[in-house]
Amino acid sequence: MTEADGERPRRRREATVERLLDAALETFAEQGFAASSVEDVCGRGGFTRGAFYSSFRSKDELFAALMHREVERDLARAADMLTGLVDEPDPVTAAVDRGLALFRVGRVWTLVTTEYVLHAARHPEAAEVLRRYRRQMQDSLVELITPALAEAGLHLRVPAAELMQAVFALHAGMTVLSLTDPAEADGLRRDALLLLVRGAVSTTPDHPLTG
Amino acid sequence: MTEADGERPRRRREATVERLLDAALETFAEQGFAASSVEDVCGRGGFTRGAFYSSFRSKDELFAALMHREVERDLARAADMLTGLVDEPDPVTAAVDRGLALFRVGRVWTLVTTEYVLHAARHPEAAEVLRRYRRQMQDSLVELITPALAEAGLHLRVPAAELMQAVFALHAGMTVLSLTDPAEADGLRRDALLLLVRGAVSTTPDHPLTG
DNA sequence: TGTACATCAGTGAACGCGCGTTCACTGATGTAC
DNA sequence: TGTACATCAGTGAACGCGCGTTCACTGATGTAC
Repeated sequence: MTEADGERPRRRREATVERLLDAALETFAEQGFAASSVEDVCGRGGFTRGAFYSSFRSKDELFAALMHREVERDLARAADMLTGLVDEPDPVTAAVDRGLALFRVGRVWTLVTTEYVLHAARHPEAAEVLRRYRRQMQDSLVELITPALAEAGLHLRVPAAELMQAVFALHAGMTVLSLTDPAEADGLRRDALLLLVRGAVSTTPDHPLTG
Repeated sequence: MTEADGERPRRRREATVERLLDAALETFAEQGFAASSVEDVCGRGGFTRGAFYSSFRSKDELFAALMHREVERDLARAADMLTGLVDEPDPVTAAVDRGLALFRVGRVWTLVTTEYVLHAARHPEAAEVLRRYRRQMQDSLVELITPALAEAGLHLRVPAAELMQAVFALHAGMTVLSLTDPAEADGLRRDALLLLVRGAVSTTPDHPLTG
């Protein structure tokens, strides 16, 4: 046992995996998971199929690895967003806007997650990744809005966790909507979330929550 | 030109098409569109592949025909639901409950529509079916809630159409959620919709809207 | 009612293609002395 | 610094399979007289 203790330098491996995951993300978004061949992904990444099978056991495993990476990134972003809620004239609206910024709304990500939801509906082990993602995002949202409400002297008619489940669901619905009707989804996003939050606070303050 | 004017009796054709569509619905739900072979669908319906190709030009056309049939059925149900809103002690809650009953929440339908959304995201001509469905369902919801609000002496902060877009999106989100976390989705469905509607009405009446 | 013919729904074998996966290999990178 | 060897990342040909689609056909149903 020398210094690195069995951990021989993996050199390019990690970079290759990253490039393959990047390529998979774009390819799956463009063509869908089932319609994307392993060769499509490898070609986009600049590899042959052999390279792929020396890093992944199967196409399914690639999808799992991709989602794992993206979900971790998103959760890290969510954790960052919680720091330092400055005093705002309207802390609730400010919290909602920060919550909005938390959600990824790009078409690529929307397509790939939606596909993964369908995949997870048929592969129970995959569903766990999504449940973890949701739970943690919802927790972040709770931590975002709770102090904002306190500061504004408001309280909720329902547990904050339940409201944030609803917020998450509403956002998910608008995301799916955006795939076939982006104009309607864009016009709705902020106002709909504000309506929902407003419906949950027990005293309506005087400042307008909607534009 | 005899009496039927070129319209020779189509006899079993229609019945065959119906059976193939029934089989497609179940097969697509179980395995997904891409993973369902034409033979899987035909086998379930009790036909060979040749029968399929004498009624449909391609697998894509089958999907389109299936969605067309299902959407028409759903819209007809929605139209039926509008008749006779009896006087209720709480007309708003009653309207929300009728709206809830309007939505199909079964797993089979959820899987197939979600798949079709992804399909439509990549095949623009397919997206039109979904937009029409949404528009008409939303219109039905507007017609459902507008008299209920009037009767209760309430009015909305936002156009009813916008609120119903949000209701539809929220429902869609909970539907997608139900694929990987049915328990959470079931617990949320009614309460979340009521929160959203409550957030949109400008005067909060005395009777409780949530259980 | 009976016969001859036309139409139609559905059969099932065949085609060609592209896919996921495997594997024997090569050239580059790192290690030992 | 130089040589001999080991390890590793990535190559690319090959395999076998299942798919979507086509097509020549058959048997059942309907029509004409």
